[in-house]
Amino acid sequence: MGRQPCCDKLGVKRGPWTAEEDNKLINFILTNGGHCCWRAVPKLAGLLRCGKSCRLRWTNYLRPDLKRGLLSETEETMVIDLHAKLGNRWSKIASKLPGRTDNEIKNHWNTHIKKKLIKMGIDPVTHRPIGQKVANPDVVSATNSSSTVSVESNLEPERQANTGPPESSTDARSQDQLVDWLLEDELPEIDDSWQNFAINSDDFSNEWLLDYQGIGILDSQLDGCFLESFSEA
DNA sequence: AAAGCCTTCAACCGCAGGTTG
DNA sequence: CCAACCTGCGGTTGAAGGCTT
Repeated sequence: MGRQPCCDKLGVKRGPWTAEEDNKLINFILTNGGHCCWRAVPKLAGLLRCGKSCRLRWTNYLRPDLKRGLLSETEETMVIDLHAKLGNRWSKIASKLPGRTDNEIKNHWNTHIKKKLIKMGIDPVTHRPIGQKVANPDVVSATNSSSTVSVESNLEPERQANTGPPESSTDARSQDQLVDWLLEDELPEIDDSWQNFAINSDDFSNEWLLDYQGIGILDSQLDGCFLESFSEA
């Protein structure tokens, strides 16, 4: 593709992860109660990968607190609403959807939601009816949630009529304050059972979690390490 | 049946921002 | 204060599987 590899080119494996590599990474993180620094992980775990690749694999796929499968209708609606307010700040959006990663949401947005909105005659960038001009497109996402065509606009009339964002300003700090203000806002609960989710060996009913057993991870390890590492989150 | 096109999503990249010495 | 290092983020790519012709 013409791009330079991010890490030491020689001896670093790229591409899809094998079950064996997953196993090594999981085992390392389990036995160490988390990761120390990602750059050291591949070496210590015996992986021929760069730290970045390990971090990505862990956060986007192997983390035990991940929800798998397609986004529910409710989650989708939340994503649309949050996107109208935050724009492409996928990590911020993901932080409001427990068990979902920014990558997952970004992919879902690009492959499903975008098309859905276009079909509905809504511009996925401005969240306005397609063709409608925007005075200042740069600030649309973060500032005009009350005038965007929110798919769930009927869910939040009170919120929109609320006290309003902090003093508007163009500097970065104020933008961050705005984002914080938006994120502080109460959002509809998605799924009570998930909200109350706690890592516990009894909860390992999902197929992918069962796979851990298939690659040699013991329940006792899960109990000890995951509880310690993730319940505190 | 098979070739070509389309869709999906895991994984990669470069950059920005935060942390540390 | 500054440079080096590390992590997280968002955009992009490409392999694989599904679909259409």
